[in-house]
Amino acid sequence: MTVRVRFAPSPTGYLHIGGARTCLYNFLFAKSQGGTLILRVEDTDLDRSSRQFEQAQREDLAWLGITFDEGPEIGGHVGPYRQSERHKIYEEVATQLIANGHAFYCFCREEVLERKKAAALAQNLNPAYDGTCYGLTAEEVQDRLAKGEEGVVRFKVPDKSYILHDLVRHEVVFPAGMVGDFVLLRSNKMPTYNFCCVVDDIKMKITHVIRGEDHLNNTLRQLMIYDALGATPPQFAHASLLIGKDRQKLSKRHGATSVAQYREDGYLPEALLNYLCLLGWSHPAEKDVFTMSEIIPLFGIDRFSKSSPIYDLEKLAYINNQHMRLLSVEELASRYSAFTTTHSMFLESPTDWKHRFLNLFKEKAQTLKDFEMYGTQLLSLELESGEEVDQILAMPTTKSIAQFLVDVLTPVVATIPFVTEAQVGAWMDAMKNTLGVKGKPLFLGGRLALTGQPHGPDLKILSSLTPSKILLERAKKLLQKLNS
RNA sequence: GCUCCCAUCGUCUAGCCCGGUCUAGGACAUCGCCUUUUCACGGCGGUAACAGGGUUUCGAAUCCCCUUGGGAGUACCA
Repeated sequence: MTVRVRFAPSPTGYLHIGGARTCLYNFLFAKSQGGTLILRVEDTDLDRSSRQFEQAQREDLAWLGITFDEGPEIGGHVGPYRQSERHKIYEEVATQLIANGHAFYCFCREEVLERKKAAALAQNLNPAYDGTCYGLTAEEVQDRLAKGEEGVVRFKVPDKSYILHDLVRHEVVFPAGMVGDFVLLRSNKMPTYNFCCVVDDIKMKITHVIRGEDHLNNTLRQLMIYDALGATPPQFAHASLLIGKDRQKLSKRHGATSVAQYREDGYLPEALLNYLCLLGWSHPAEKDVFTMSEIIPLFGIDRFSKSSPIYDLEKLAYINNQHMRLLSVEELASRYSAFTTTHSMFLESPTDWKHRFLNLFKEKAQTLKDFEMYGTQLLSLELESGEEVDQILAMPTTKSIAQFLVDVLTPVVATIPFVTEAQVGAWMDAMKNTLGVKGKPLFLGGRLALTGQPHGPDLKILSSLTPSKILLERAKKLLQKLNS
């Protein structure tokens, strides 16, 4: 039997980091088994769902590099893949369930139900539907419906216990009496989650359901429906849930939770995937930087962890940096070009400059956005302040270094937009010889004069990437400061 | 309240199923040293955990029970 799994998001918001992780696990499982991955849009909540969100989520998924074999816009032989377009199917199944006594029409008013529930809770009893509408005949139902009365279809919960054989949790026993008769079809004829989920998983021939632990309890209801329908349930795997630093459900309070935000912040999709994958699954060789294609043959549900990881992205920056280094400089240049809109110097520079710039900073940059910061620094005329700068300022040789650099740069800026590494090297040598400066005072003074900063990457390369005009300005500025 | 799930360094985790090889391993973060005429990268090293109690056993991080703590569900949301 070929594996068929699905990712079933609700288009009620942007793609959430938790959803992306669930989707990734389904993707990896499908790929590792040579199976099929289906995208199913769960848009039965008409008020909260929108096509805009559906579209946005699909774009985020595409950015991540997760591809589907079947879905809306892709097609497939068990469609349609939007639940709102499948309501006929659900109605048919509901009718069938009513016919064989597994479901019934209910006309109880919401406020009456609320009151009964509150009363049960007050007595520490489990609130369950009390069976008021059990006795309604088919004629009575037709009659009330014809008169325009609003009714729902409820599932008649059997009084027995169920056992779930979960791939992650192993044997989970749900005792009888855990839930009351729940709604299958709302008064607007739209199905509820547990109902359409089961119907679709059967009709779409899903073999494995990999989802968050928040659905563990729902599985009981779903098991009951499979039972009533005489269908064999798929294999279930309930992965741990991502939680925030305060151990609460992940929300906006914990920082960026949408995939789109990470894209904007300059994270690489492969790094995000890598990090997300590690939150709840472990590499058999304990490797922690890897690509998805590399782990597909190793992926398995048996390495899922049961406990909920705290989503705290300490490690994401590290992984992102590692993935940026893994990229060829050509590839990095193309990614960064697509990313930045503000770093015009980069976009307008020749390829050679781009590559040298990226190579110089990629060891340190944690996100693509960091390159923008380095780009800004490259053109900054500001002289940094601080203790270390003061120390360099206090060196008696710094002034002559600044003077030397001003003298040597002034005649060339008009004709040479960028100096070479060799030129900078030659000037340093010249200063050593003519000024008699050497060692730390020379290098520190030179760095401050040329970059305005006490620290930074290789001075010669850095200088060769900086417009010579800027270099001169900085040297002049330092000289002025020392003269005043 | 009731039901279900979970519990190893600050964080992600390995080990747990098939008790001894665990004075509990790795990674991130952190600290120190080396390297680098700066910073970073890199290398080396350090600090740091089996929630508590009890059972079984010659022996428990590993099996069982209880307690505690956390999470989820208890909707005409998904």
